[in-house]
Amino acid sequence: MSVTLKDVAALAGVSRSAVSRTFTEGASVSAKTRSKVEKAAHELGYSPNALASSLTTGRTKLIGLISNNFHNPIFLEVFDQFTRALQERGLRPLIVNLTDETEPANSVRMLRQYSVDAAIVASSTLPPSFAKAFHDAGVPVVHTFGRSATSPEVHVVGIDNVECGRMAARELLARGYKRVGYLGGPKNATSALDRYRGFMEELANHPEIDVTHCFADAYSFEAGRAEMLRFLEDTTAQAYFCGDDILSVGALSALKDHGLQPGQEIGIIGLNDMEMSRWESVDLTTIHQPIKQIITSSVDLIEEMLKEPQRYPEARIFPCRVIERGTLRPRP
Amino acid sequence: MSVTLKDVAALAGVSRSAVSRTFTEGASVSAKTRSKVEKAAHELGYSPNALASSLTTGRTKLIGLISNNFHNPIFLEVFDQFTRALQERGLRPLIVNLTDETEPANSVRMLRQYSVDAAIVASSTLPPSFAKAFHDAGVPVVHTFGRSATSPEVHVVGIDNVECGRMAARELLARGYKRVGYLGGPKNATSALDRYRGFMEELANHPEIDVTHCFADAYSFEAGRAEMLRFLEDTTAQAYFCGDDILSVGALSALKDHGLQPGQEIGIIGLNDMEMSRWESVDLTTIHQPIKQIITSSVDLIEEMLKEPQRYPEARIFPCRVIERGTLRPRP
DNA sequence: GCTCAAGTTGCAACCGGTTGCAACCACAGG
DNA sequence: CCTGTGGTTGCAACCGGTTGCAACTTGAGC
Repeated sequence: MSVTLKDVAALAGVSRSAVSRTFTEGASVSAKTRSKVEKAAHELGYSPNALASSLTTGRTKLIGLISNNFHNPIFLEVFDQFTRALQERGLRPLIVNLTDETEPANSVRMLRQYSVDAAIVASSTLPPSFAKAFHDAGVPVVHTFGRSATSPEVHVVGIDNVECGRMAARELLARGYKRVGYLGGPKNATSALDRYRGFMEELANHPEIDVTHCFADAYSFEAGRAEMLRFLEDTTAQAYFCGDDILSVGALSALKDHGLQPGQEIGIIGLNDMEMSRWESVDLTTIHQPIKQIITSSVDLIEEMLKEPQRYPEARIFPCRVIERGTLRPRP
Repeated sequence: MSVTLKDVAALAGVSRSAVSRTFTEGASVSAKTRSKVEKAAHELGYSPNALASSLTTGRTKLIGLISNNFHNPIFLEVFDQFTRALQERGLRPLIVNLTDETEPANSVRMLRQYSVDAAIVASSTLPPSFAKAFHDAGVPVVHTFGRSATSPEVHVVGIDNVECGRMAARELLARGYKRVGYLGGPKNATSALDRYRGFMEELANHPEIDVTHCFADAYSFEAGRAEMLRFLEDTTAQAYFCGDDILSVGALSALKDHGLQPGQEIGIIGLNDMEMSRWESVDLTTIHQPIKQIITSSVDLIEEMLKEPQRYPEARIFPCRVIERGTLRPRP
């Protein structure tokens, strides 16, 4: 059926080892043999079987990419960046969709069956135990968008969510809002909790400010909309920090229902700066999370771990900044 | 490092074959041996190496999932559905992001290196030659969202795009629009061409109707917006069929810029019925494409091809229907 | 022409499994 | 007690590669 080492060796009139060596970096082959082999390989349309070689080398170049977030548009950007960054380095993403899975053991077993070289947990709504399960099973792992404080044993790449909460609070204060609210993601997401903490900490210095908060069921449009509708029934905040752009977009939709003009009557600041936030019809003031840098750095880290498996764990934290658009009133 | 057959065999006091057989469906092992092996395997935390076994069985359960569409939110739904459908059947998606790739040969080679059991080309903007390249290389392939007419040798799952174009035209006619336009996807997408053809064919029966058209650069918000802005400069159509919801959303944004009220002053009908189209702030009248059925069927077909590789190619076409929302004026 | 080091090559064992085959076993039927 | 049968088991070869090792080739230096 498919062309193997043996076929090429036969055609080129050399041993199987010689063929193998011409296809492995830095092996000792003479120019003459190499060219004979390359000619034969080309003639037969041979390409080495990566899986078979993984048996002896222990390297598959397969990277498990684990996520559960398929309802937040930012994740289309995340998948795009991850798949491209991995491909550029000759690595292959093996996707695991954890939407209806809560047990780390299953994913770990599955990815070990396929001998992935490493795993990337790309979600802030998966508990630290997920990344830790891979680490404990001896699989190099990076938790992208994770929280470093509670995962000292694994590599974490992302942002300082507490600081982002503070940043949002400062931004609302600077614009003179007196009654503010936090509309966060699900309570099981470390990002939602940390952003909440930062927001509250900063406002604790300003006891004159009135604060409310809530946590949505998910990082999704519907959840953001539902919570904002609830707020609008009895709360009188003038501005909200929504813990994610997709929640913000849901919230904006709720405001529209109530005939409220974002920016003018009610302020909204999001977090992520997803593509959609730039759309004129959304025009969301938001905190930019440097997705591209985070992902490139995650993949760099993966590569380095492959070279040095016992690498001491680190957290790579990237700064965020406010992007001014139309959903907050201007600074005085 | 990791636990192998041999370790389990040694602990259980049986041969390696016995261990292998307890883990393969339908092999002949006595209840006694099986329980001994299972006990030992559990004790050591053994799980078989899928890649090693693929060497002899020729099955990896790896499925190449190839796409280039990472700027259309519908693809988040597509990836979600695909990854789940594959997982449910014990198959593993190996993603290939073709955003900056135009040469099929590379992807084919790559996926053959990983011995994928089959490939799914999930895009209407990739040329038929992509799917064909896999077919020619002996890799079972399904072109989801493909066009059956120009790909008789590969399996295609999707919708009848020509009929959708007609459907859109009929819908605009039924609502009494006299000047209409088609705002399609990129010209290299079979879907964009076929929808165009159907739209025009239907309108050819109504010479009194004034028709314009254009093709956007991509299936993206920006492209849809840009084309609609261009239309608004000199065209006076009353309603547009946008060949995709994301183009529609871009177009809606352009209308808003010009102070035009969709539904009232200018009609828009999309195609896909993505999640966002249901949002109150979008509220897009659109043609529903049954994504879930298409994907489930694609994966079913993949499974059947694995059983019967020489299966005669077929096209599975699912009917679409108009979803009435707020961007077309009501039927009289 | 001889020596020797460096570079090249093939053999054979191995990676972690699967599987055809023949030997073996227990047991039912005569 | 013998025979035949069907189920179970282990051996050994194989899947498509890699790699340590020893043997070989080559060519420079004297």
